[in-house]
Order: sequence, then C-alpha cells, then structure tokens
Amino acid sequence: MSKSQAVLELTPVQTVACCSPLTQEPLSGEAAERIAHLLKALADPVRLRLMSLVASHADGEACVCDLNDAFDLSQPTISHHLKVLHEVGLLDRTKRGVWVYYAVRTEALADLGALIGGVGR
Amino acid sequence: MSKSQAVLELTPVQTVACCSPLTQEPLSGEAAERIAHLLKALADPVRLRLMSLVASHADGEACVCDLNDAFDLSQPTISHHLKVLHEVGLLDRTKRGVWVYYAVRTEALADLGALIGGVGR
DNA sequence: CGCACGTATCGACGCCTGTCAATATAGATC
DNA sequence: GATCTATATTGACAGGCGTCGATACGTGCG
Repeated sequence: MSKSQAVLELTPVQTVACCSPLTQEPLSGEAAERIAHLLKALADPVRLRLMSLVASHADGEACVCDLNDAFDLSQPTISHHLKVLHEVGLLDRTKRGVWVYYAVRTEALADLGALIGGVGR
Repeated sequence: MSKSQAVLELTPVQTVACCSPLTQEPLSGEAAERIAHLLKALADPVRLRLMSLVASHADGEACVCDLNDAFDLSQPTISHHLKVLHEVGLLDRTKRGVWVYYAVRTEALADLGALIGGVGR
C-alpha cells in the first residue's frame, strides 16, 4: 500500500523501451501485457489526434484550452484522454498559472515505433 | 451489398502506409480513425504474443495448431485473434491441406512503426 | 473575501470486445 | 460415403472503455 518506492517509478513507456522488436523473439506474457497497455493508450482516434495536435503545435506544447476547441467533445472527456496519455508517459504535463500545457515525449513515441517496426536502435 | 469492387480492396494497413508520421501535422479525423483501428488490432496481449510467435517461428510462418498450444485459451478464441490480425493486414493466411499457416507482413509492421516513431522513410 | 475561469474528478450509462461452449465447414483417410 | 481432425463461425455473457452532466479544486482578480 505504501507509495514509498518513488525512486524506482518508471512510466509504462520506460519499462518497455528496453525490449527487442516484436519480431525478434517470442514475447513473454508479462511483456505483452505492458506493451498492450501502452498501445491501448494510443489506439483511440481522439488520443491520436491529441498527440498529433500537441506535437505539431508551436513550441511543441499545447494548452488544454486550445485542444478542447479542436473537438466536439466535452471538456471532461478531453481531460480524461490527456490523463491516459500522460499516465503511460506519452505526454508531459506542465502547469503554468491557471493553464496546463501538454508536450509530446518524442523519445517515448520513437521507442514505441521502433518496438513495433522492428528497426534496430 | 455487392462485393464487386475487389480491384480497389486495400487492407487497413495499406490505407495508412502513406501517411506522414503522427507528429508531423495534425491528423484528420478520418486518418485518426483508420490508424486507431489498426493499433487496436495490435493492442492486445494475446495478439502481440501471436505476432511475435509467428514472426520468430522457423520459415516466418506458423500453423494454428502450434499457436493454440502456446496459450491457455480455447481454440475459437485464438482463431478470433488471428482473424482480427489478418483482417487489418498484419498477418498473411495460407491454407495447405487441413492446416492453416499465418505469416507476419513485415513491411506492414514496419510502416506502422514508422508512422508512430516518426522516423522518415 | 468572493467571484470567475481553467482544469480535474466522480458517477452513471451504453457500447465494444475478449472469452467460452456449441456447432459448422472442409480436407484427409479408410 | 463415413468418419476423424483442423479451423472457423455463432451466440451469449461479463468486464472494459468512451462519453456525458454535475461537481470539486485551484488560481488570479476585483
């Protein structure tokens, strides 16, 4: 129950970044669970558009208020999707005053891409 | 209702292989739907293990009977997962006699990886 | 202090999906 | 043709997930 192991905290992406490409050797059940969890976070049209919106925004970060306007969805829904992406380590979160800015963790995306695509590192 | 447009049939991977990386420009809603559909196919622990099992099998293809044994799941369930992977174009299907062999479409996986990882082509 | 505004959390609802048992289909063998 | 084996399909059920409205939290401002 204690959350005292903060020293070893890794985001889901980080626990996966080390793995060899999908096609190199049979995946352990545990590794498969971790990767699937990560992919599920990305496997939603709204979240994909959020990632690409944030990434292609000036300065590589975007305020939630900007993102809300890009969709016909309620604000809590967008907030929910951003939380999912942040929790797996695909988005960074920064609060400045009342506004919250999200930025894409480019190296996390790259690791995931390499894992799937099977390109060496 | 007619299935007479076979000439233009593309697997989901093929309709997506052309796109620029996620981070390059904002995704259209339609493109996001297509990519999400693809990623959903891959975002399951059983299907990930199936892909890696098939890929690392001798000759790059595996018989369904081999795959069944690798899981504690019913045969219809494995068959279902293989169908999902085949339908989006990630697995090739070949029938030889009574046996069915699946093979990984490596270039499809590579395209998807590049799309996510953002590496140029 | 009190209010307005940006963002997050909560609870509920409906749909999608992974799983199974039962059954169907198709090829091989006798 | 009858039967056996490998794979696919069907229908049903439970749990997961995307969405919303309502509400809470927190920060800046008058």
